[in-house]
Amino acid sequence: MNCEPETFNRSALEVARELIGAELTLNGIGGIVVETEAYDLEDPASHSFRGETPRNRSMFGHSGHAYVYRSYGIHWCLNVVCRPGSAVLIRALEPVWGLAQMQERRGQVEARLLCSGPGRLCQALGIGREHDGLSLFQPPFRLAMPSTISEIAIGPRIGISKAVDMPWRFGLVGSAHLSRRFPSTSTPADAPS
DNA sequence: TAAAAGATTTCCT
DNA sequence: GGAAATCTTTTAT
Repeated sequence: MNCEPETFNRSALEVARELIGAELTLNGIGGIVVETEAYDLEDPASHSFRGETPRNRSMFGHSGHAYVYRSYGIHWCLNVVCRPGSAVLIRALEPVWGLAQMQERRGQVEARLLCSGPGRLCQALGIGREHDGLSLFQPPFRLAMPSTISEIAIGPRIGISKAVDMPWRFGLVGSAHLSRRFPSTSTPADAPS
């Protein structure tokens, strides 16, 4: 079944939240999306903020397609394109399919560290420049939206230097595969200072 | 043509 | 907790 990619032609904030719990695979290898971040056209932290460039052209392309970029000259990061100039960064997966292949690529066995980070999950799934611009709803990719509602954690995004306070990071509550813990929101009595 | 920044991960102290 | 590794893209001169 194909979820219509038109579903993604909306604000990255909405899509980022709805992607928690979705199934994502590349050549049959992948798992459940447990952590995302939204990047908007009018967002100083977004690659698209200063307009279209050769690198970010995919962010202005078809919704439901991939925007893959090189991070710190070392890693690859995968985004799902929403409406033009906005995208959702996939930050972590719960590994489900192709565990052995992931372990081989990552060179380690701890399941918790296979896909818990944007660079890690791209290495585990074998994502690279050749996947930039491809549809996530057609082979070798597969993306299926969640069938049940999950409890969502919300917090500020990670690793950015602009708009650092915007709560545009979403995660699956209780997941052991998050790249980092979310700040505790409703525990006023635990302030150590 | 040169310089700086960057949506990270890993290893060391 | 802190810093190195590593290189592409973008911006400034």
